[in-house]
Amino acid sequence: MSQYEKLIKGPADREQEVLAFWKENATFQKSLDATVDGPRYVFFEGPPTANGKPHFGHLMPRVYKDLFPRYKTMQGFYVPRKGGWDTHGLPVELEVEKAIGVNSKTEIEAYGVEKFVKRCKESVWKYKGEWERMIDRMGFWIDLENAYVTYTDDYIESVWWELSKMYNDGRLYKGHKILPYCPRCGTGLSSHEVAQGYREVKDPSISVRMPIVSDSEARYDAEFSGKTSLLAWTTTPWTLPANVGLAVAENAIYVEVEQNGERIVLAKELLEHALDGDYRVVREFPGADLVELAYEPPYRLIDDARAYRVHAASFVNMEDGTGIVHTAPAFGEDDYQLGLERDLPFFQPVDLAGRFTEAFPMCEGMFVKDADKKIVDDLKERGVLYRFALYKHDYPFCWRCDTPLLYYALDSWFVKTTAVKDQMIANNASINWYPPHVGTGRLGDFLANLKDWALSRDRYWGTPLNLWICERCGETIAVGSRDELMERAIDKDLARTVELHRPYIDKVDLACPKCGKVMHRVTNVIDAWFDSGSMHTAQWHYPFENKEKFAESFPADFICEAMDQTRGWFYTLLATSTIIHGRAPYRNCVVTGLGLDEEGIKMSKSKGNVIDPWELIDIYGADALRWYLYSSSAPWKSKRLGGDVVKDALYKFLDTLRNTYDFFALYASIDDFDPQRDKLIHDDLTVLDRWILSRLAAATMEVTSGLDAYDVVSATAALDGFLGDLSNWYVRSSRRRFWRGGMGADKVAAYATLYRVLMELSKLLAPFVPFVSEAVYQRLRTVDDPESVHLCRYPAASADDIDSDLESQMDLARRIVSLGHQARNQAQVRVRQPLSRVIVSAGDDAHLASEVVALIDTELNVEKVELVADISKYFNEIPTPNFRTLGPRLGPRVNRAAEWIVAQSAESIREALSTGEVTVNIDGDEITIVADDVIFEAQLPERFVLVEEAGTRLLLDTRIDDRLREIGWVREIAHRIQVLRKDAGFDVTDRIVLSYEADGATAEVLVNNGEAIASEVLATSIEDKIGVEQEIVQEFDIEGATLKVGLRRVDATGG
RNA sequence: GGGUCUGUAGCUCAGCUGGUUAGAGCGCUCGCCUGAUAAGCGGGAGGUCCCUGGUUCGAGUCCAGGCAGGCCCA
Repeated sequence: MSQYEKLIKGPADREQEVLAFWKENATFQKSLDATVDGPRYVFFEGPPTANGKPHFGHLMPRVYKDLFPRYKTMQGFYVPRKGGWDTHGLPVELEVEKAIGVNSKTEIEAYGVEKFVKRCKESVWKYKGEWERMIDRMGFWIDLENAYVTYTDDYIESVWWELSKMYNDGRLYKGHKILPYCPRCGTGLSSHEVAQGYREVKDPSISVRMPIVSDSEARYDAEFSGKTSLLAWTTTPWTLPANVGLAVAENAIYVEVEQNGERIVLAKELLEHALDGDYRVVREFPGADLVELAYEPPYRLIDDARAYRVHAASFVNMEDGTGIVHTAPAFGEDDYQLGLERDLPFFQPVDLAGRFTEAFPMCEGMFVKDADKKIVDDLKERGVLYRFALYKHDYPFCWRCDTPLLYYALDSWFVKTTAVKDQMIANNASINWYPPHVGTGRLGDFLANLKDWALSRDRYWGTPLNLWICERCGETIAVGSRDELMERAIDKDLARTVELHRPYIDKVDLACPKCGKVMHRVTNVIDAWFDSGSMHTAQWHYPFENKEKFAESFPADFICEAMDQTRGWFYTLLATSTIIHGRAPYRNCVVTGLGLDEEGIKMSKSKGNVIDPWELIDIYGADALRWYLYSSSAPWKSKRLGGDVVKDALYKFLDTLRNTYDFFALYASIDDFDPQRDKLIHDDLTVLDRWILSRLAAATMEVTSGLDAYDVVSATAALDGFLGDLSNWYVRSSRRRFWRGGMGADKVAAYATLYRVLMELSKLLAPFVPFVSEAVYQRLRTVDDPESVHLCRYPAASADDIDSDLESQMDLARRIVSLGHQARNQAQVRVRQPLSRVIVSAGDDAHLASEVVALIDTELNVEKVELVADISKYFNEIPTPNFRTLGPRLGPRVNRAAEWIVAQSAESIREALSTGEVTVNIDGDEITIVADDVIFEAQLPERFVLVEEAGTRLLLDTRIDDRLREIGWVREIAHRIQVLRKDAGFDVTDRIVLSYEADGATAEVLVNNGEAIASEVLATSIEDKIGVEQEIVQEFDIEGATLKVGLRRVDATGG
């Protein structure tokens, strides 16, 4: 009786059982072993950092990272999934700084770099256990035992190989640029790092008077009768002490205005924008006239003839400010360039920690951003400040420590990505992006405006930059392997064993091949993005090992990460691969969107609305969470996360699956169905069987074509629709077949069909919801089937397996049933009451096989379904004017039009309107009538109901004669007895003795239909008297007649 | 300011190359069924398809310009 075990209702418990099964049977490994000779499908793992807990942001790409490899594996592809861990970089150092309570590089040095680096190495595994637990529980299959780790010497060696290749090709160079710089971390950031940290802030926007002190050399001769000032503008007051010049647009018109007794010079275009209150324009002149004019800066901190003069510059725009731009070459790319061009003094009053030096005594030791207020107050006090405002703009902050970045002139090593710009653009075009606009838009724009990659970092925990420079002759060597290191090192033993990290590697000196002197390594480490961006090569320790593995595994067929990786991993992979291998490192890239909370607000730590994934997994299960993410919308759309949406996925989809399976399990166990004996025989199949098998084939095609196009939503929609058809129509309409006694051919056909459908469905679902599909499969499979659903071949189907004529017949049948129910509702005739006939018209091509008609009969409980070409002959239609449309258009003439309409026959007016409209001449008046102006009122015969939908019209005859009434009563009585059986707690298979006492009409029905009722309620005999030995007795009122019924079970042993 | 995506029912979303009366699920509501029962089914209400123009016989769909929101970037 319990051959087919029902599914465990709690999803969490059910999934634990499956996890244990996978573990015990090493199912993941078997899935790899089984496909090892198959074609490759290459997946690259974007490595997470385990020094933070896994959260929803990590889950969203990971569900797709699991889906496609599972799918491809089931299609026979070999899909090894090498895990990876990103381990270097600033975030790690910051964690350690926090842990040991230090806050600057000096403090780290004091603490000891070696100790510090050791702590970093430990720290990167802090949440490894959490990650593994999450990955395991979600059913993500990935090989973490052989994961690549970016800090290992092997990994570093591969990265060195790449870097030395770049250096030797002239693609690694030392530059001096203004870089976004984090004063707290003490290192410059590259553009994709800066991209991580933009935030909207309010900063001061000030304009400042810079009085003209002399007109020497400039064409402009200021009148010194009053005070005349240049009005300069800046949004960074703290850079004012470093001011060494002003910039104007040569060709723009500037004006001198008088206001409140003072004279102010600024761009004409910006007058209204920049000045408060009334003013009078004194004169106009071109910007060129101002060039070389000397002025008094807010802080005269240096003594240099080149300082404090006006210059022409192309970057001055007229969109904001005053047209006179404050220039400080130490802070800002434009300023720096102008400084170079005009030989301006380079004045840097700020140290590397972002604090003012003694060069600006007023704020010495103060962090520059904090000094803004003090400087503004000072300017105000001295009357230098013209206007102060706060304005909102996006400003970059350090992506990890959240310190505002400063633009700062720094030395740095760069990767010359601009040299391969065109190639990168071409390689990018070879990638299929999902969605496409990430490739063409977001990444495409970035590539179009490509800057060289600022690679070096003045930090400790990272891949050391493998450049050694001779202390005497400046010869530079990029060491490309440990062998080369040993060969060139002065201390070869040290070079053989040294860990390739700071501070150890810093002790390795080389002998200069040119002059024989000592070469020291530069002190930098590299941007950790270069590490993860090199995984295509370094994960294999290529080219030192695994040459075949690399060849087989490059490029990737598929990668998937969140949108924020566009200028992160997606870019760095592309950049390194283009330079090293000349081609794109991945073919298909699925991009996922943001995780929002239940209110649709972006999840972030600072807002405190981060949802703990475990809360949802523990309650609803991994399948529900996965299904929600797959089915709710395209991967790249942001997703609201919370209990309700996941619960929906569970109830809507997974519970339907469970119920459908449990239905099968209930009856298959009763009948001892054996799939190996009770095979599917095509000739025995009913129309329903053939229909659901056709639907299965169609769904299979939709799912595979969806997944092949990386269109997950279409695939889930197809599965959802199919499961609905299975449960709501196939199972429901087939129930009677399962209730019959014995195991006739039809019953076997029903079991065999449902069995096959459930088996195939479990396979179709396996990549999406691996747990429940495994649970269903395990309960269904025979000893001859693979031991796990994940070791099965993914179903395939072709158009030949689809019977589209049958499917459209069934569509029509379901529409008729739906309309029939609607008609019954209107007429208030319940389904248990049989009706004589229903008449349907549904277009010229509509046809229904008799078997399909029989389904409608049963479902609608009507005796005859008539499909007719023209339904209107069953009733009269009367054309009626639609005053709502006619009235406003015709006004008083409406009545004449109405008279005309009413006078027409339905046929003639239909005919006249068939072309769209008709113009009629009524008493000399031309009136146009359109279809909307006429409503056809059906004149239905008594007790007929007409309903229609989408071209299908249905007429239900609700007349009930004595014969129909009697059949209705039989069903009613049988129904009451069934309920009674249930109330009495009888088992569905129990046989009973039925006793009754009735009068009048009910008695007659029982006498005439005793056998029919008996067989329906499993009664072996009927007694027209209720004895004492009843297990349950009840009296009913059926349409005014009384019926008393008693039931008792036939003793199972006694027969 | 630039790029990009989104805007369709109370909510979450479908609507393919423009084509009858704009759909689904959930929710709401009314009802059915009672041998899937801590299940199943149906009916109904609910929409200026963000706005304004344009192209077209016909626009949710195409074009232009706005508006609002998200993300990315300056």
